[in-house]
Order: sequence, then structure tokens, then C-alpha cells
Amino acid sequence: MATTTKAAAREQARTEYNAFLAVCPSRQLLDRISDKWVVLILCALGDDPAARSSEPTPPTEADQPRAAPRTMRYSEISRLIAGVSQKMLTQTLRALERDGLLTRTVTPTVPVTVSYQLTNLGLSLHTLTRSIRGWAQDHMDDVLAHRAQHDVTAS
Amino acid sequence: MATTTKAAAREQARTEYNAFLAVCPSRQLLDRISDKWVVLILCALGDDPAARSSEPTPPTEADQPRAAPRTMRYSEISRLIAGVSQKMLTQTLRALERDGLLTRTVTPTVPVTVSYQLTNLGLSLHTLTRSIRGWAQDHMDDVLAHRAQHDVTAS
DNA sequence: CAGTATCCAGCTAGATACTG
DNA sequence: CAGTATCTAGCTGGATACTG
Repeated sequence: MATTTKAAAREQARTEYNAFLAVCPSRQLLDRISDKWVVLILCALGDDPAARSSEPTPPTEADQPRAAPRTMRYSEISRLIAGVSQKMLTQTLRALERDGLLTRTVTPTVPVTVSYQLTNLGLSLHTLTRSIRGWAQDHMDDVLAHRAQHDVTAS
Repeated sequence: MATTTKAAAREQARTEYNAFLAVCPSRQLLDRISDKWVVLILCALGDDPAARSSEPTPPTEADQPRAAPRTMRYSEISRLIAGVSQKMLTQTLRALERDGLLTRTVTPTVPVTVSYQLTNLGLSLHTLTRSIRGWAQDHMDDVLAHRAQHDVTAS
């Protein structure tokens, strides 16, 4: 019955492994935040608007530094994250809503108005991504220096 | 001269955007750690061996909880991270070496012996991934609950 | 032992066109 | 305005075979 046991064993190991990874919480989280657009949406909805200059900062309600998360409409997000396609934006927003990281509110005007806002959970995740950004700012130039050095040495 | 300015503008925006992302330190970091195998290698080299049971814990020098990072040989890592292919393991290790996150030491025995060890930078990154794991452990069941709820409600 | 080299399937992101 | 639907090109990861 047993065909080449070598290959079979390897395949089995891989299958078990994938099963493990599929339920590993860390892995699931990393899969979420490694998505290009997730972090950017988190930033768009979580960062206070004054932080990003070159945007016409609205004078109204600009002085609560970190109170409630802002709500943004689909088109606002789309404009802020200039490079995203409609497909990816919708897809990502829906995934984040599904995971309870943000809320989607439809107001039945004509045409419809849809607004998005981070939940506490989403806000908490945003805090985590900020700490990631912190590491990047502190150490990424070291990494880049090493990389450049390595590339030169190997010539 | 201007062909359909609509499409051209979009494309330009996207190009600029990609350029921005390419140099963004946070993005670069996320691209690194979102790699399936990077985190696992970090764990393999950074976690103390006693933490993972079902492994024959070597009695020697097992009582420094977080002193020097352990060194492991290629085949050890390969065995520990059962699901990884040679290609991916080598590729990932080389990338991490290039970035100064670990060192690769070749001992010219016959056959050759190659050992890997985290640098301080790598250790620091490992700390970050542990905080990510922390978030996952604290909040991922919330996320999963939301997801399940959402899927039921939408039926 | 510790790789290198090559080929290929699967998935995903983006382009494009259409709509309540 | 805020999407949905469809098609496809490109990249990545895995299988397989070979080597100093």
C-alpha cells in the first residue's frame, strides 16, 4: 500500500504543518496585518488628521488628540489611500468589518452614504501597528545599512 | 498629447504610491515579518529550547533563560520547522543574514557545518514579534468571535 | 550536510466594465 | 456614491532533481 514512504512522510508533515498554521493565532494576525491595505486603512481611520500634513486640515473638531476615532466615508478613504483599487478597498474594508475591527454604517440617502469607523478592537490593533512602526523607525536603517554592506562585500 | 487623462492620472498615482511604499520603513518591515518563515526562524533561534516541549531538551546549559541566543545548524532548523522546503529555508536565512538579523558561520569540516545565530538586531526583532504574538493571544479570539457572529448573521 | 537549479501550479492583485 | 463582476498577468511557493 505504502508508496514511496519518503515523499509521503514529507507531504504528511507539510499537511499537519499547514493545519497548525491555520489555527495559530499569531499566524492569523500576521496574515491580517501583513496585508498592504489593512495597515493603511488602520492609519487612515486611527491617526489624527493633523498628523498628516499636505491635507487641508479641517478646523472643526481638530483639537481632541486621541479621543474618538474618526469616521470616514468610502470615497474619503479611497482618496486618502490614493493607490488602492476599488476592489481591494472594498474587500479589505469588508474583511475588517467581519473581524470586528471597524463598523460600516449605511445611511440611506440618495445616493447612499457609507461611513466607516474603528471599533475599540480596531483601535487596539492600530496601537500595535504603531509599535511596529516604532521598531521600523528605530532599527530599519540598521537593517538597510547591513543590507547595503552585505551587497557591497559580496560584490 | 494627453491620452485619456483619467486613466493616466490613476496610473501615475499608483506609481507614486508604489514608490512611496518601497521606501517606507514600516512597509519594509512588514514585508519582512509577514513572511511565513521569518517569524518561525526567529522563534527557532530566539526562543529558549525548554519552552517547546516534545523536543529532547539538552540538559547542558539549559538554565540561562534569556542570555545568549542559541546557535542552530541548518539541519536542526529544518527539522524544527518541519514544513519548510529547502528552497524557502535557504532563501529566508540568506535574506535575514543580508539584513543583519542573523549570522551564518561556515566551519570547513567534511562535510561542511553551517550554523546560524541571531544578532542583537535579530533578537530585538524577535522581541517585537513576541509582542505581536501577545496581541494575538489577547485579542484574536475576539476577532474570531466577531467573524463567526458576522458569518451567522449574514447567513 | 547544506545547499543550488529548474520548472510549474495556484493564488492574488489589478484592470476594466457595469449598476442600485 | 459605493460598490459588484469578470478576466488575466505576474509573482510566490512548492516539487523535484542535482552537487561541492
